[in-house]
Amino acid sequence: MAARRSAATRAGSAPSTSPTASRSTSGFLDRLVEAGLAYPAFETGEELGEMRAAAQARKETYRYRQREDYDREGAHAEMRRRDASGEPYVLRFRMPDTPVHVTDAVLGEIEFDQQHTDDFVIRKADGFPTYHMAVVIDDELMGVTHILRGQEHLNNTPRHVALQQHLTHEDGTPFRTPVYAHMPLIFNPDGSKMSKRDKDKIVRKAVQSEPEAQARSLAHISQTDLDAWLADKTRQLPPASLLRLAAEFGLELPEIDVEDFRRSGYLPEALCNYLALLGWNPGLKNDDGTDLERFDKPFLCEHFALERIGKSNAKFDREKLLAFNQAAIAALPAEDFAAALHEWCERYDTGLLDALGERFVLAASAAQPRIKTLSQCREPIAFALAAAEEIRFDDKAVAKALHKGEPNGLAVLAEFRESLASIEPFDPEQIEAAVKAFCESREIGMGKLAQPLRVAITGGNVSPGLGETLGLVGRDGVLARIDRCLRDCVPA
RNA sequence: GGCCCCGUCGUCUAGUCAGGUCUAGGACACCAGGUUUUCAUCCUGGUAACACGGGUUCGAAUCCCGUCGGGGUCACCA
Repeated sequence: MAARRSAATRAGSAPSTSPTASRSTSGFLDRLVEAGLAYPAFETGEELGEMRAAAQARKETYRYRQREDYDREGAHAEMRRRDASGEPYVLRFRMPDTPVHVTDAVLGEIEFDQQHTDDFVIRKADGFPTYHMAVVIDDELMGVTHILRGQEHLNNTPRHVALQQHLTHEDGTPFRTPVYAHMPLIFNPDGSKMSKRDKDKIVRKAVQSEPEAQARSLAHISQTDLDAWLADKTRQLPPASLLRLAAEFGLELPEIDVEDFRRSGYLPEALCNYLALLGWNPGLKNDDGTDLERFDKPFLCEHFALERIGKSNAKFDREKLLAFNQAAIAALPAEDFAAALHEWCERYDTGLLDALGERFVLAASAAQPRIKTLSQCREPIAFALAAAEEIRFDDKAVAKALHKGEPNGLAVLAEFRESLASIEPFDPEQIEAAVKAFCESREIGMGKLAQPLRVAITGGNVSPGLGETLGLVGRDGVLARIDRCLRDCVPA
């Protein structure tokens, strides 16, 4: 997600993420070499390292440049010799000696002095084109018209533009330069760049800090893979392995990938809305004068425009995302919410489905207004998932709801118990009605009955609506819990 | 360090291009009240920002310069 590269194509074909132009680049390369815009270079990695170190020692920034006395004839002869013998060498692009101008839809006009970008490699010793070469050719061949990517790529753009200005097709047609739009980066709350590697980073650190553990229970990962992953911080473990390792070490991983947010119970519309607002806004007001920031995908499609993308980096605010998600959950029609929750459970918590059985829809309606993410769905109905004997009565709640006041909570409970039998059917609506009727007939406030009931059913003084609370437990369950409460919660 | 980008409440931002209507608006979070059978929701109110210094101007959050701060990037990786 941190690397938001996407591309719009003229032909409507799929954007490329891993350029596959390797086989078809040779013609482009040849024309560049013939024109002297690319040239073979024979330094070894070691030699380059030394040159770099030497520049460093002189406190200069190292840049590879074609030598003043570059012997083209000799170099080409050497190139042909190596081609014949199979010895490796690289091809470099000669950066033009005029500044490169980049027009960015977000940042505006930017001038890059060619002095600061070197003659970069476009074909590696292994014969494959580098990323820079491959994307430019790939995008051109696919008819890409817009390139939206993270600002981290801004410094690559002069290379790409320079390449576009010098590359030609077989028939001599020049390359086009697509519209570039560099988007602000997304940061973690601590200010570090939000990265797909963040999760690996956390787990790697934990594994490294506990050497004994490395040999312990990591059987699901081969030693070779583990060592490689431990040694290379750009390497990522498969998601399943990572999740398992995190669990073994008791680590909480941040949500990074879309799948992470799905697992955590965020609704697609909420994530999409929040993300769209990070670095962009429609610039419109609601009727009450507040900024318009809650919107759906059709709205986004209609109003999104490159011009209103911000330039500065943004921190990813989970609190606000949570608020958006809570609102999105609350806004769903009950049936839709139940369906969404059911789907989530099928994927991540089938145990809850089994435990709830036919009570699922009722549980969903009880949870809907009280949760911020689908993954919190067990919390508000936890009492209904426990057996009557497992309910632990909270001392404070018991004292407040059952022992204090007049009439005494226990007495009200005992009395209400007798009217349970007549509630028919035993559903939220009838339960609520019965509770109301009971209170009116005794001329007591709703709280006088509601709170003792809550304590009896859940052990505490917080629960969903009474109808839902009692309904979830069922008539027999309610009777059992009231009896247990009446027996166990008498004042000392 | 070189180069590039950025700098409005704690966070995301409106306002900046076309200087006055900005004693700087909204959202999230936070605090205080209120509604409600608890919780959640909902309603009302509140705390809180133009990084700093010069300049231009009758007037600057808005234009210019400098400083400071943050970030990105400097590979035969993508």
